[in-house]
Amino acid sequence: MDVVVAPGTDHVNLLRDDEPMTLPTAELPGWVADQPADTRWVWADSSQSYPALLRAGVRVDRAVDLRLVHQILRRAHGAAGLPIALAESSAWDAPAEAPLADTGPTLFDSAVTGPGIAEVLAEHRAQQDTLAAVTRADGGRLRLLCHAESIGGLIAQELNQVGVPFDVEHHDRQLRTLLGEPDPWGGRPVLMERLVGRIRAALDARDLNPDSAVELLKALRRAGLQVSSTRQWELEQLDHPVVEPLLAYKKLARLHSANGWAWLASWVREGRFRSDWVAGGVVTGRWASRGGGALQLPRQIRGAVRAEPGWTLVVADAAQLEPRVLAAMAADEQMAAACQGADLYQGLVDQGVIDTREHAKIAVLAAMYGSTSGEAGALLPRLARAYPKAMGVVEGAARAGERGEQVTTWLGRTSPAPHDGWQEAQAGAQQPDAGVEAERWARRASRDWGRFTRNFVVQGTAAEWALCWLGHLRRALTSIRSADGTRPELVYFLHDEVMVHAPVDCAEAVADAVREAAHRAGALLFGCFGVEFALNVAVVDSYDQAK
DNA sequence: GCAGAGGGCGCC
DNA sequence: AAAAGGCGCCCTCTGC
Repeated sequence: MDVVVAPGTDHVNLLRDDEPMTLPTAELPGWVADQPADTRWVWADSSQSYPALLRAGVRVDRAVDLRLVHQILRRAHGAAGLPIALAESSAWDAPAEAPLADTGPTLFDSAVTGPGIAEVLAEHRAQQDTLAAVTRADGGRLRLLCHAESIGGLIAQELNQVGVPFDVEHHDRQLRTLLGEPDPWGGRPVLMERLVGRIRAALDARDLNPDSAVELLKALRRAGLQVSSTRQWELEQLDHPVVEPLLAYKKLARLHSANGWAWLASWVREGRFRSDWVAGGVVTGRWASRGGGALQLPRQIRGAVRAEPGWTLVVADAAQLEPRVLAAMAADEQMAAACQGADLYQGLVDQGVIDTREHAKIAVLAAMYGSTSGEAGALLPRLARAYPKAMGVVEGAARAGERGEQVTTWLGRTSPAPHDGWQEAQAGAQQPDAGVEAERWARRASRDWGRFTRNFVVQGTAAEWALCWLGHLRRALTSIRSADGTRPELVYFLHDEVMVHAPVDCAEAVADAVREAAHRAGALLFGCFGVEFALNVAVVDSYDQAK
């Protein structure tokens, strides 16, 4: 049964069985907990309404996140002409806001002025009508996408609440070892400062600030080095005494600014690293994160992500997810055969398509990203010959993008249209009086957009697979329980990777659930067309031990 | 003093 | 301009 929820200032408006109800805000969690487990909650935005329930210890199985679904349907409508238009209300088009601060006993911040109950209901009905109509044409793919997206919206909030187990002492020791003791007056840590001294000496530049790309570039040139930037790859080419300390400094400076003591103080509390996950935050459907850099957790610091005593981490990633997804969506039997093993790239070698694993990797990435030059370009014809269907899918998406058309993922997420300036550039280049420069610029923009749409269909469909994987796993975890009654908790999600913090005696059950969920995700999306979605599953004490 | 762009680099 | 898709974050620099 649907229950529609619209938070007000100090109360919550509800519709159950079309019957209106009002509850004081503080009573909502208890009331929600009393409803049947199969209730489908309908609200504007899980990132606004769900955190307070979670703080009160209440989880829900299902909830429609109208804002997330609206974004999908609106774009699909614009591109393909969905049979029923949705309201053009700005309330549903606004990007997801930062979650509300916990203001204590009150459930919703008093400043909330979200859509009212009538507006929420109207939007929900419009979406349901739209999906009902679309389902007759697409067999339910878009409906599945919207459902998965909504579940993702719940999971994002659950991850926000739980956090990643993080060993602060371990991280602090690591920082002191690598960076040196921190400077009490806010200067550079000891070992970093020492490297700065060596850099200055090597370049004979007394006051050089190596954090300034401008200053550094000048100093390098003054020392007679032919460089156009201060990037790592370019510095590596040089033969000069400054290179070693400079590269070492850059490495440490990155660690210090991105994941140093300031980061620790801001993002790690009570032994948990908490970010703000944004489901559907990326055009392709991938998630984003806000604050703390949750999606860029460097390998260097993963040793501090550590299971608590009596617990363990089950870390799983889908091996070469995107090319496998491509094989499945293209129904390319030959490529699917290469997916049989745990290593797709080796599969290409074994089929005699490409000579080495390294070349196979370059070629496959080139096919999905659209690179054409150098080694990659030379290898592509071999792929095209071996896997014409798969290459047809990405090439088709690229050509469509070059023409300015929108493309869609397997489940129907639509790519954005190119900007007005893009269209104008293309039109301008068609004019008889168009200059060579204008033509060149337009051609370049066209190819750039083609690379985007090429990757969109693969990256976006991979995100759909991952979302289904995550949803199945979430469900499976609810029925796993330790002998002492504790439950495994999903703590991390990274595009094609998940981490579950589990009581030690549940580890095997969790690992099985992760594999089963992957299998079901593949079947849900691609039916009986068999592509193996191989997983690497590791049961470890700390994240750095995985892979 | 602040916002935005750009350099640079981390992740997939 | 590292030739290749998607991001976020920190730092510096610039312009208002």
